[in-house]
Amino acid sequence: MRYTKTHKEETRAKLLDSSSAIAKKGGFASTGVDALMSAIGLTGGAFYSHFRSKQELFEAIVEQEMQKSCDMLAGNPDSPDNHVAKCVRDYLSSFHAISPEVGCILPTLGPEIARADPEVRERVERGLKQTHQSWRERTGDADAAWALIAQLVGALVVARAVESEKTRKEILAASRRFLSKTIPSTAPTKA
Amino acid sequence: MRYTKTHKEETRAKLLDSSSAIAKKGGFASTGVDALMSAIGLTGGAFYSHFRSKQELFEAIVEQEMQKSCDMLAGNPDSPDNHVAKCVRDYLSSFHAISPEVGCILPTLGPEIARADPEVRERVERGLKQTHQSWRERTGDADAAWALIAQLVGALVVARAVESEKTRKEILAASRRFLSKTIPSTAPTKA
DNA sequence: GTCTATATCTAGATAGAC
DNA sequence: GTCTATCTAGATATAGAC
Repeated sequence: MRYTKTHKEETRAKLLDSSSAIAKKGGFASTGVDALMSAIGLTGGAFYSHFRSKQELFEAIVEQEMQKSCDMLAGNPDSPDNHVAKCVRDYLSSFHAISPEVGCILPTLGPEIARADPEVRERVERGLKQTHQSWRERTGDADAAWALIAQLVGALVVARAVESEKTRKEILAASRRFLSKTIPSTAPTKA
Repeated sequence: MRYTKTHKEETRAKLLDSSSAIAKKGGFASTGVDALMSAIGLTGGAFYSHFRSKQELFEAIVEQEMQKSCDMLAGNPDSPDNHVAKCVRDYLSSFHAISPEVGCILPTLGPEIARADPEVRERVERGLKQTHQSWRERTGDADAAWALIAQLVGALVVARAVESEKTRKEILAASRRFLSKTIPSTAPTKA
């Protein structure tokens, strides 16, 4: 064979990672297949050896991103007590705000997900429920757990929609302080 | 003249309103000029008698939407004490969640605004600061005012990204209860 | 599996008739 | 101001050579 056994899955993985980043930065609908492929050094025609359509790639991106983000946010039973606080600090950081390509999928592709097929939204719902369940236990408050998720996503959407760095930082900082005050388990610790 | 004096501005206003709704529902980049024009009974070519480019229409949409939403949310000195509470109730309603075409621009076009020109984001920043200033005075807490804005936008983005109506309502209700508890001036009143 | 070439369609924008 | 026709560019997707 002209290609090794693992070549296809390696290429697919590279395409998935690269496309996720590009879509989170510039939007999914507004980026063409040619651009996604040339980003990994291939031409447009080869795309269809990996995905039957661009839509199928979108589903794969959402699947992978939700998997990654929600596993990270939900943590596991061994995660320390300040797990939620660390998530909040990282999520509401200036770095996250100016680096959509390596960040959470919801603040950048949320609206495109809202317009997507039910299966896509079901995958998102599952991931959100996983995170909610974990944070509900860690914060001891089911309402606060949902509000915390909304706060993180909303603060990022708003922070990215303003022009000045000053205002952006102000929004993120205000959001962090508000959460520290209202949901004790989100407050920074020394560790 | 073949057209009345006010014809042009009436057409422009109709185009702006119609396009706002279509863009908030289906995204701006993913909707063509022809579709926007045929929605008001005209053909694509006539578009350029009103805007020099599609980009210019986007700027006009953001301008109009921020004007409208922020005036409504900020209120005025005559607005009642429960003004913020009413805003929260309406914003976090199921109706708003399932009706993006008549709702706030930020949860649906926020990411497209984040990728737009600085002038667009400056307009958004001005509107957000207007609302923040008003809510800062009404809630008595500058951090809470920013967090409230983020909470509203985020709850809508998240609620729209899930598939089941049950989860959507749960997210909105949790957000409302959390705000009532943590920012007293957002709590429902009898009036 | 990837390439080039191509088919088909739609996009944003312009030109000229009415 | 609006229409039809058209230009140019880009999109998704397919076909066949290597």
